[in-house]
Amino acid sequence: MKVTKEKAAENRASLVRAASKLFRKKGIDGIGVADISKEAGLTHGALYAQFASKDELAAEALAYGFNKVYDDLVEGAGEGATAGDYLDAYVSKKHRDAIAVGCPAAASGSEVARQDKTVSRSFAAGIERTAAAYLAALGDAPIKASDRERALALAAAQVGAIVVARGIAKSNPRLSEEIISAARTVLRQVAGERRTPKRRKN
Amino acid sequence: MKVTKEKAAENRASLVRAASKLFRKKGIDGIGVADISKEAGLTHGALYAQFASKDELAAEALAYGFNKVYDDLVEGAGEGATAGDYLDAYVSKKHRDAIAVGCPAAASGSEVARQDKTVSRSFAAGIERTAAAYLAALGDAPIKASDRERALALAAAQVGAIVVARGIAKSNPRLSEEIISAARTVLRQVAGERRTPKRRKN
DNA sequence: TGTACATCAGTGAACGCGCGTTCACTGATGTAC
DNA sequence: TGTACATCAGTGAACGCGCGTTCACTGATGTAC
Repeated sequence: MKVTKEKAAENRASLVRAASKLFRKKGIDGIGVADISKEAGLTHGALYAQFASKDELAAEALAYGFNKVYDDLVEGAGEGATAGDYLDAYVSKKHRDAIAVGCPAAASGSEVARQDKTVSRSFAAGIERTAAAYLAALGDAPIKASDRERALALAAAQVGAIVVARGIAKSNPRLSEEIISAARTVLRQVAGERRTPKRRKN
Repeated sequence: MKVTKEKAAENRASLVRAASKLFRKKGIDGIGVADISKEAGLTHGALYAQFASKDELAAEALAYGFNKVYDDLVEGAGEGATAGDYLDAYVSKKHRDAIAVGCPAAASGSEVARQDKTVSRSFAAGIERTAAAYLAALGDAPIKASDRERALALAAAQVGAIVVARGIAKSNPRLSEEIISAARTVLRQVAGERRTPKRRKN
C-alpha cells in the first residue's frame, strides 16, 4: 500500500543504512537484496521501488558510508584536533573490530576497484575530505615532503593498516595488534608534533 | 580418463594459477569455478578431483599469490636492494594497473578478512616475509620508532596506497597518481636513507 | 470542508539464470603376477 | 618382458539453491473539484 512521502523517504534511508552496514560486513557480492531489505524491515520489492538496481543501491550506500565515517572522524574529534588524534581514532583495535560501522575504504577497498565510476567518485570524495582534514591538522615533522603529500600519504596509509590488521587478526592476533601499534607510532611521526596548544572545548 | 601423475600435478598447478589470477582480477565472490577451470583448460569436474571445495582452492590460491609476489619483489629487486627500491616497485602505477598479477593483499585485502583461518595464515606469513625484507633493507631515518615498527608500518602502508589509488583511478586518475607519488615520497622517508653503498651485481 | 479517484510505495509470488557441488561414466595409467 | 585388471584424473550432464529482477496486485495517500 502507499505510504506518506515522509515514510517513503525514511524507508529509503533505512535501505541505504542497512545496505551500507551489510556491504561492509559481508562484502558487496556477499550479501543479497533479500537480506538487505529484511534488515531494513521491508521486502525486496520495496527496494526496487526506490532503486533501479543493486548497483545503484551500492553506489548510494558507499557514498553514505564515506560521508558518515568522515563526519564521525572529523566532528567526533572536536575542534582543535590534531592529525595524531585522527590517527588514534582510525588506526585502532576498536576500528579494526567494528567493520560494519567502520571506514568503507578499509571494509570494501578491494571491491570498490571493481565497481563503476559512480562508486569511484564517492571514494575519491571521501579520500579528498580525509586528506583535507589531515592537511588542516598537521604538525611539523622532519620529513622532506609537502604538507599535501603528507596528508595524502596518511589518508592512504591508514587504510592499509586496518586492511592488513583485519586480514591477519583471525590467525595471528598478536601480529595484528603489533601492526596497528607500529602504524600508529610511525604515522604519528609523519603527521608531526602539535603546532599550537590544544584549545579547550567551548 | 586417467592421466600421468606429472600431468595431474601440472593440472593442479594450472588451477591454482588460474584461480589466483582471476580471484585478484574479479574478486573471490566475483568469479565461478566454471570460469577458473576453463582458464586452466579443464572442466569444473577436474577441479573437484583436486580440491574439496572452492574455499580450499581459494586458500591455496591466496597462499600461492602471496609467495609469488613476495618472491618477485625480493628476488626481483636483486641483492643489496634498499627499502626504497622495494617501495618504488610496490607503490607504482605499474603495480596499480596490474591487479591480476599484483599483491593479493591489495587485490583481495578486504575479502581476506571474511575468509577462514587458513587464508588468514597465508596472509600473515606474506606480511611477515615482507616486513622481514624491509627490516633487512632499512636505512637511517629521523623517526622515533624501532626498525621493526618501521618495517611493519611500511608493509601495511604500501597496501593502503595501492588499494586507495585503485579505488580512485576510475573517476580521478590525477588524484590516483598524486596518491602514489605522495605515498612513495613519504614512505621513502620512513624507510630512511641508504646505509651502505649499493653493491654491484656479481 | 467533503467526496471521488488517480497515484504509487510496498507486497509477495514468480521468473530465468548461474552458482557450487555431485555423480555415473570413461579410458589411460601403472601395478601385480 | 608381457598380460590382466584395479585405479583414479578428468568429462559432462544433472542437482538444488539462492541470486537479482519483474510484475500483478493492494490500499492508503493526496489531489482535483
